[in-house]
Formats: sequence, structure tokens, C-alpha cells
Amino acid sequence: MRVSMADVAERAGVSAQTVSRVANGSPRVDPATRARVEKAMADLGYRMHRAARALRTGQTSTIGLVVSTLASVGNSRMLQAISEAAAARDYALAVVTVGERGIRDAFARLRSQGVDGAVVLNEATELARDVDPPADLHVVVVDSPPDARFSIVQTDHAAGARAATAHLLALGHDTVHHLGGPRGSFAAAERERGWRFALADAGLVTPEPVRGDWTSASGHRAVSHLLEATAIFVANDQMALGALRALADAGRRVPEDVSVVGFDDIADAAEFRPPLTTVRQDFDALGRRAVTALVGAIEGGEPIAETVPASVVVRRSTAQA
Amino acid sequence: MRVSMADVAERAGVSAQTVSRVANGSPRVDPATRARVEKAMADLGYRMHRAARALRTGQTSTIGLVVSTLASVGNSRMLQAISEAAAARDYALAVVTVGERGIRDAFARLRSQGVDGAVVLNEATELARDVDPPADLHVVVVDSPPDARFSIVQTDHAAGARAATAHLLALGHDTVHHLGGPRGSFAAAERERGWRFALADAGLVTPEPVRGDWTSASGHRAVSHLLEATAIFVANDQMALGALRALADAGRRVPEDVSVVGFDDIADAAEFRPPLTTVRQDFDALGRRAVTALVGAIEGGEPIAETVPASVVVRRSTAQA
DNA sequence: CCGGGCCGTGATATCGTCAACATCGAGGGG
DNA sequence: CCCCTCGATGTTGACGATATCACGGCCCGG
Repeated sequence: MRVSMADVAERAGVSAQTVSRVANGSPRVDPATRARVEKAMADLGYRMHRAARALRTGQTSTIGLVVSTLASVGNSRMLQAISEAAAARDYALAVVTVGERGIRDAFARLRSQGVDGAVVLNEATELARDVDPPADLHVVVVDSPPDARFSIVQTDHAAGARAATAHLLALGHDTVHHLGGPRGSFAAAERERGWRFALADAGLVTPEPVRGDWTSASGHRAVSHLLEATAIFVANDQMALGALRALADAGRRVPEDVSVVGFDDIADAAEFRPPLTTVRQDFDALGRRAVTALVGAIEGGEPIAETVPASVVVRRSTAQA
Repeated sequence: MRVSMADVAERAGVSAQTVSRVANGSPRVDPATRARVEKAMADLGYRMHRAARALRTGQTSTIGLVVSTLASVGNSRMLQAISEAAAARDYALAVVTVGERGIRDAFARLRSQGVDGAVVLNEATELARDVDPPADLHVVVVDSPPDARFSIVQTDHAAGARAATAHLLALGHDTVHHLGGPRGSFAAAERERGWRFALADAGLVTPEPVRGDWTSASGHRAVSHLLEATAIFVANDQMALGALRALADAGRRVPEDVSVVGFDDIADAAEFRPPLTTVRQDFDALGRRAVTALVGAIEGGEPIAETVPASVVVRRSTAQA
């Protein structure tokens, strides 16, 4: 039924070990033998049995993805990018969601699946604080405070936020208010930091930020505290969507009365009313680099930290004060 | 280093086979022995080596997910639901995206990973037409025309679309135009069918539908052909977002001049301007049922077909004609 | 002309688990 | 009181791949 190396070996008139060497691209094989084996593999439709190899080598050629939620567009896009990058390197991708049992349990599940390493897409800074990633598991965390135990790949949230705020100030606004993400989120903290930085640069006092939970509904609610603002930097596009509606309901015109900037540049942002000026994150690059870093670590490299730039995309939600 | 059944067996003073029996819930184990083994497992932090089990049994306890894109909110939410349902049944989840190499290649990759079955989330009806799912792989397809080779789980798109259209007609509109999804999509075809059905019910001629590709940008573009309409049923919420902006730009007020209904009820739909009346799909139920059907098939059941209802959620984008 | 090293290849043992069969003891019926 | 049955447990081998060592032949330097 299933074709094993022994079957291929028999047909090619060699030993199973030689088939193994061909399958793994060992240089110590005579070209003629290699050709014969490759033909036999093709004839029989041989495919490696990953479980057998995993048992013997202890390596599964599988990377895990720990993700807290896929409700955010960013995580979904990263998942897709990671999946493609992993496939390109012939790694399988196992996805686990962080459920009620917490991130420890998620790691335990990945461990029992025998993944060689894991990418963590987790909103909370929980990992760095509470969880010792298993020492024998290579980990890459996306958007995390510095930590020597694992590699880090992140968007330059602070620089993006700073540029967004500077853009608003350059339009002549007296100050810029902030509708931030939830406490405990690294990305939210960084974006807030960038905003504060830009205001400090301009010698302005920072108004008290208002916080949401990344959802459009929370963005809507938060606006009740921001009705005096003429410029708002919102920490993500979905909250900006809710904010735009709330502002419209309150009779504030965007961009005539208030300018709004978001963060992420999700695909729909260009179709908001008005089309949203926002900060673009390169989710694809982030995902690809996470996989590169992880595979590097698995194959013996050192943990690294990488930052991907973010840039302001100007649309029609911002105007002169 | 790694804890095997033999280690647990030694500590509990039994044979490895007995540990195996405990781990697999065999009834032929003395309760006292079972307790001793369980304690030993806990003490040592034993976790099964899935690769070894897979090698022996030929089953990986892994299900695959074939997904064309995660750009659509629906697919992302289903992925999350599927991941949780799989974890609850102690199945691992391997995700592959359908890349440039097509769905055949995606199946080949899953096959080499040795998954026991796969859930297919594929926009196109390609699968049914072109691809013979490997006979030894159990498959559940979400939103597919009937096919005896695999199980099918689907939203009742037609009924949802019909209800949405009926809702608009009940408001006194003379007819309802349709901004549909792309050709080749089963869901799009079903939604269009439901819309036609409702118009036929009312004895109306069906206007020519306009098509987009599910993106908000395509929804925006399509509206140029719909400026005369007073009621539009849009095949998904993201296209509705683009349509709302295009209508506003054209000076058409929603809902005073035009009523708009979407499909999906994505989280942001309630924050569109105006909040969108739409048809709610229960993505979580869909994902859970897909896993249930797949596990059933793996464990020896017959292919099934299930339909999940969809219901109209009335918000503020629809009004009396 | 001989010894050592290298190249291509083969033989063997092993990873952790579980199916199949073997064993052992207790209890019940005749 | 013996034998049979059955329940609980142990023993053995195999799944498919590969690490490791072993082997025979060739080339080269001395």
C-alpha cells in the first residue's frame, strides 16, 4: 500500500540507506545511482513518511504558531504570510489558539506535537512576564519587549506613530489626541510612546489618552471623550472605523472639523468614509521574517531582533486645521 | 531528556504496555494500577510522542486545513473555530494555503504531512470540478455543491439571501438590485439564487446583477452601475462598505434614498455608516460542524451534508421606500 | 609495492508506541 | 477438587527512517 524506502531500494537495486541518502541530498552518492533511485522514487510515487523521520531524528520539520485571536485582520494576514513562508522551506505549520487554558497550555500542546519551534502572535506581554518558553523549543515572538530568551520580530510601532502624529501637527493642529489600544499590549504601548514622543518634540503637553480594545465598537464608545479634539491618532484602523461613525453622529465632519489617523492599513481602510489616512504595517514582511528567524534558530543560529518599518499613507481623513 | 512510556512504566512498576493502555483509556486496567500510572505520568510530566504513535498506527491525529485566502473575515473566523474544535478533540491542526501551485499541490503537502483528513475552505468550485481528493484522505468541504466524495458543511446562503431580499421588498421597494460575488464562487451563486427566488416570489423581473470580487474596492466600483437603484442586496459586508462610500460620494443617502443589505455580519458591520443591515452567518457553528463531520468520517462514519441557517440582522441601512 | 585515506555503499540498531499473542492467577461450575 | 474462563498484565516485534559503523575498492605518496 504505502511506499517505503525499502520498496524504492528494491526497485533501484540498492539499500534503503542509499535511498535515504538520495532523499536527503547527501553528496556521497554516485550520480548514476542517484538517478536510478530518483527514477524508482518517481515510478513508485514515493513520499517520505514524516512521522518515521521525526521519530528517528527528533525533528518534525514543523513549526507551530501560537495565536491569541484571529479576529484582528493583522493576525490573519500574518498567519497567511507565515504559512506560505513555512511551505517554501518545506516546513509544516501547526496552529494552536490560546484558549481559556492560557498560553502555557498552548505551548504544551505544541510540545506534544513535537514542533521544532514556534512563532507567537500574542497580544499580551504575558509571555515575557509569566511564561518560560520551554528551553528546548525555539521561539520567535512578534511584537514583544526585548528578551534574550527568544527572537523578536516587530513593526516599528513607535516610529510609525510618531510619523502619524507629526503628520497631524504639520497640518497645523494645536495638539493631537490619542485613542489607544488596551493596557498590556506591547504594540499599543509602543504606539502611545511614539505619539508622546512627537508631541514632546513639538513642545506640547500630552492630553490624557483614551483606550479601547481594538474593536470598532470600542472605538465608537471612546469618542465621547474626544469631542473637543481637532486631531486624533487612533491606534488601529478598526477603532478608527467606529470613531469615524461616532464623530459623524456627533456632527463633527472629518476632515473639516477633525482629522483622524489610524494604524495598520487594513484593506478596507481605503473604503472608510472618508478614506482613512493610516500607518501601513508590512504584515507579509513581518511573517516572512518571523519564519526566517525561527528556521535560523532551529538550524543553530542565535536569537535575533528585527524591526520592520511602518509608513504613513495619506488619504482623505486628514486636513489642515 | 524526553520522557517515554518506558520511563513512566519503570516508575509505576508496570510494563510499558500497561502505560499505553492507560494513556489510551483501555478498560482492561485495574483502577489501582491506573491511578499509579497516572501519578507517574504526572510526576514525570509525560506527554505522548505523536510521531511514534503515528508511525505505529498510521494515524496522525492531525487534521489539515486547506484555505485559499485569509483575507476574508469569514475564513479567519472559521479557522479559529476549527482550531478550537480540533484541539478539544485532541487533534492537531495543520494549515496549508493554496498558493500558486494550486489545490493539488496543497493536498500533496497535506498528504506528506500524513494528516488523517482535511477541511477545505476554498472559494472556488475548482475542487469539485478538477481535483480528485485523494481517496484515502477524508475531506469536508465548506460551501460546496453536493458531491458524494466528501462531506459538506454550508451556510444556507440561498435562504439568507432570500430573506434579505424579502426584507427589502417588504419595505416597499419596487425591486432589489444585486451586487454579487465573483463567478465560480459557490457561495456567490447561492446568494444570487436566493435573491432571484425572492424576486420571482414577488412576481418581479430580475435586474441584471453586477459583480465584484468580495473586496470593498470592488464594491465601490460596482456602484457606478447601480445609481438608479433604491434597494441593493450586496453579497458580502466588505463590498457593502465600498458601496456605502460610493453611494455617499454620488450624493445618494442611505437609507433615505437607497437601502443596502450585506451578508456575513462581520464584527465591523455595526460600525459602518450607517450600521449595516446584513445576513448573519454563524461561522463558529460552521467550523465546529466541519470538524465534527471530519472526525466522524475519520472514525468510520459516512459522508454527510449539513446546512447552517443564516438570519437577517436589521440595522440602519434599510428603510421604507 | 605497500599502507593509509577516501569514496560509495551496505548492515545494524534504534527512536516511542501499540497490536498480537503469551502468561498468570483467581474464581466458578461440575 | 480439577479444569476452564476471564481479567489483568507482560513480552515481542514491527512501523519507516536514519546515525553509526563497517566494508571493499581505488588512488596516492613514500
